[in-house]
Amino acid sequence: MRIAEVSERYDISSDTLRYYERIGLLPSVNRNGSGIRDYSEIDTRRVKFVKCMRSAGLPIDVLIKYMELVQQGDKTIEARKEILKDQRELLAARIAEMQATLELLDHKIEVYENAVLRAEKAILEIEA
Amino acid sequence: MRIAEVSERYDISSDTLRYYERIGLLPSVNRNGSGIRDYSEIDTRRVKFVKCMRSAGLPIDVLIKYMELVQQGDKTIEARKEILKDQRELLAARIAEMQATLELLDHKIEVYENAVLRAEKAILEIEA
DNA sequence: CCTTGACTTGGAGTTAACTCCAAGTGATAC
DNA sequence: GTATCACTTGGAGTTAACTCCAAGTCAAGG
Repeated sequence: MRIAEVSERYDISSDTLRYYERIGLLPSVNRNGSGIRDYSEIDTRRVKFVKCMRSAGLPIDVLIKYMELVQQGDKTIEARKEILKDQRELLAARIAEMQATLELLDHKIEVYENAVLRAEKAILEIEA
Repeated sequence: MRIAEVSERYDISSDTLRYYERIGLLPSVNRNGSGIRDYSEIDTRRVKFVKCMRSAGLPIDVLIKYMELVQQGDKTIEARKEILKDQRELLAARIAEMQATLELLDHKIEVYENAVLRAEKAILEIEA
């Protein structure tokens, strides 16, 4: 699969895909005879994983480290697990923080709704 | 209250507090005779609000717009409500995305746990 | 054969959000 | 009274993560 199709399928620009490969976040993709990238199914699974992690806010340097360990095979399983556990906890904390902000927003929106309603009621009473 | 105390209380650097004031995210804080900022209780409530919204990832430009509307009084209530509703939806979407990633991480961690357990079991069997 | 269009590279530029710095001021400690 | 310290300003520098660009290659269509 060519870069344009991967880009469209996972909604990541070609520039970003090449950038990820350059910095080692995605391992080198195989090329065809003319040097053009040909993404394998495994490559696309990696793209999907990286996209998912990046969308959740995991930092690139941590993900590079993780992908390096993946390349090194089974002896790095413990280290990889620790990275994922650390990031899992950080992510859970961020979600909790955002959830609290969501509730605050809901509360403020409700206060505004009531303010609008009171204002409308006041206008009706004047008109009546 | 001086900037250092606000900084410590809300865990925002003095530089950031001054930066927020410069770009209009926080309204000008009153100064004492020697030009030093003296944060009022209202000021600190605003700091707390901005800190909360920023931590949840709301962009600065949107928050500046919101704070400008707050300064303009009651006639902007409807507009402010719309901003908060928009941001609420964006935030809810991001939380959902992150929640899905959290679950994926949990799944991967579990897979790694099992891999480690299998490896340990294999070693025990060799030793036995 | 020539044009078109997707691809390639290395490197430069951009964006958001800070973060730091130099030079200066005023109040307090010794 | 002078050293120290937190504060002030305007502006420059940094960081993370892209994003864009110029110049070139290659395959397919007319």
